[in-house]
Amino acid sequence: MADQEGGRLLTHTIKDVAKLAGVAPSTVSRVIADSPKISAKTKARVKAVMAELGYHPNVHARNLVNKQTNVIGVIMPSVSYAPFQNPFFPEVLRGITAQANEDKYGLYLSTGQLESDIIEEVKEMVHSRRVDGMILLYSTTADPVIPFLLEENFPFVVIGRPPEQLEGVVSYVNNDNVKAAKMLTEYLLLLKHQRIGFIGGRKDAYVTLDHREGYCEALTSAGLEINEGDLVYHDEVFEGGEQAVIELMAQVTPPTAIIVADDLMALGVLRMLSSMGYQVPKDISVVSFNNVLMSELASPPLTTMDIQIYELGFKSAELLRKRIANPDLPMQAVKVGHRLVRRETSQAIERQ
Amino acid sequence: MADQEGGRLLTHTIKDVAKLAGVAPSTVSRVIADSPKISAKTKARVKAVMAELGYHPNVHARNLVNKQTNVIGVIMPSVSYAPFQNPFFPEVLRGITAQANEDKYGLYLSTGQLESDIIEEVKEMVHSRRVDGMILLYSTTADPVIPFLLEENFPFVVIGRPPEQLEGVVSYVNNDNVKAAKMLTEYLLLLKHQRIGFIGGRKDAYVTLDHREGYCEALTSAGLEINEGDLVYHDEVFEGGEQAVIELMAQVTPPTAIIVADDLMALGVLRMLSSMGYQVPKDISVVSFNNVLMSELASPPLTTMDIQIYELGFKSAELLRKRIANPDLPMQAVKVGHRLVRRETSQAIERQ
DNA sequence: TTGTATGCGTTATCAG
DNA sequence: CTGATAACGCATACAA
Repeated sequence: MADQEGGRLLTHTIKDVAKLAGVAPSTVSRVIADSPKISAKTKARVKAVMAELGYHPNVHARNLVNKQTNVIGVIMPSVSYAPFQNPFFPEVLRGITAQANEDKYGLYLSTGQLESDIIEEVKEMVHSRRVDGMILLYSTTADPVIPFLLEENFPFVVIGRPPEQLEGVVSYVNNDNVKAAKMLTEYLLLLKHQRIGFIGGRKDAYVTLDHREGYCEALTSAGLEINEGDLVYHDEVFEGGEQAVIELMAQVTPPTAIIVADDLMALGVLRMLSSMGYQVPKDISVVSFNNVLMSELASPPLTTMDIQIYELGFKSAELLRKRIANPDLPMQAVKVGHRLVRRETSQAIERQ
Repeated sequence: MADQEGGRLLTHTIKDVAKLAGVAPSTVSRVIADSPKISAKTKARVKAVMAELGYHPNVHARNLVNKQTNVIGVIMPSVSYAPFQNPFFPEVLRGITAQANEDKYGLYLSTGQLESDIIEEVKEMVHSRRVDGMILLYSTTADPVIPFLLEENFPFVVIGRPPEQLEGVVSYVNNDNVKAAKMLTEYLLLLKHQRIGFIGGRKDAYVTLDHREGYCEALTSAGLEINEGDLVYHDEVFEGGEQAVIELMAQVTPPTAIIVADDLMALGVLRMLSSMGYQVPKDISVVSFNNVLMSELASPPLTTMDIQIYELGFKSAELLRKRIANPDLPMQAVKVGHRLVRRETSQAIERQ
């Protein structure tokens, strides 16, 4: 009955409890599962012993026989996305955490630094049955993860959207990024801006493609033509914004407004513009996406498109839970709304 | 040999591999462990079969017999700390992730929202042997988690510092927050500031207590007396900064400089000051701690104390790994350096 | 160098 | 209502 060895506490097993309570191990197991076929009396006795021993079931033994873990995997994008610099990720994690906690689900975080690490990690998670399902925190065009998970018929949800050819097969939670970008563009158009710059993120991210599409739609509908020089793309979150400004403003007639993929990037834009002597919003308007806390704290505070990041996380966990419970459920797509948060970086054009 | 059932892929076991390779299961197991007593020939053959089948060992079976998981638990502070709003946490997670990835360790994230949830979650993690060790991302005075882990003799590392009475028993990674705060105060003193406000975070957090101590030390050494009205504390990250300014500046003779617990809070301070018509740094200097990315993007960019958050995370994971490998190791404390990053929110006092 | 047998802590099936 | 007992998938001591 030694329960310490080398100072290391040995956990009790179901057998210890059984012995002490004078019942069979299977009975203890039933008590844990709160089986209705156990008399209240034995239940009470066993529970008392469990408490006395500080007994907790070993998760690995349990997972082994149950073939499920009650853990969901969260796949972060590779570091090249700067996932830990951009407040998007903490916020989406917050939503996932909240829902997971409600469902008594645990969270297993991917640690892969490179793109190549990530697919390997995902494979390991799936094959070794480490998690019951996953949430992908990104969506890009050439990503190998989605096809793999599909082939394995493993429950997963992507935040963002899957490639067109997989539309209707992959469950996801997303904003209508096309519409959001269109709205943002139209807003600037209504402020009489005619030349609008567009700073996108990674070219292989679907958000970027969708933003671009919305931007173009709005311009076309307004009878304006798209000036290729007005569209630039940058990977790096903050520095990218700074670089982009140079490219945009170096044109013979520079834009009077800029749409930026991300709030953080917009801060870079603001800073570079200010260093060039431009005043925002007097000389040039700047609007962006995401509405993270920081956008309110910027100076001037950013006009930005709120995309309900927390909801994105919360709903994805919710959707995943459903799919784990019923893996043969048809694909589902959840839309999360957006809304323009007007602050102080946008204004109507003044000069004629 | 059906490997699909209800559309759900069944993972292969060590036996499948054994059969297909024409060896015993134990041999396969040895190949996985890369045992030296297996001939290169069989090793190759078995490995080929593993690859062909896409075999990965079932982690639960393995954890069950090995009594270890290769997973470390990361305990976030309760939401009242706004862990997901403050860039400190993503950054420390980045460090942990990098080191964990190197060591082939997985990360299990706590999801508890309330303080009371958290201790329960920790107990479950320990008793059910879900993780091999943990990292606590916070340290407060009345926290029940540390005593519990100590009693269980469970490997853990805290980022921050343990209570005094547990000093020498608990391993931790921390900055010298007293010194850092003292240095920051002395810097302002050298800039001829005589009245320095202090905005601390949660009163039960050791960082706050240490900051306060350093602040007082510096003032006392300079022969100045401590004006209780100059010290205020706030929990909420951003709004707290705004509130604090009111309290500080409402004094008959307000301070000419302010030390703020956190960059994010400092943004709130800047904003409130600006709305009151104060110019930073001309009218009042503002300095803070952490040097998160955002502090550079603020306007004006913040003078702040860099505390190497990434290192804090990285080293804690490193230390934990050691302690897991050798649980009887005497307690260790790792210090991480700090350095003042001078930007544009601090300047010498002008008027006499 | 490889195979056989047993146990890790649970759950579930079958008797009783 | 409760008790044996056989899996779950792997690792290891012991044989060969």
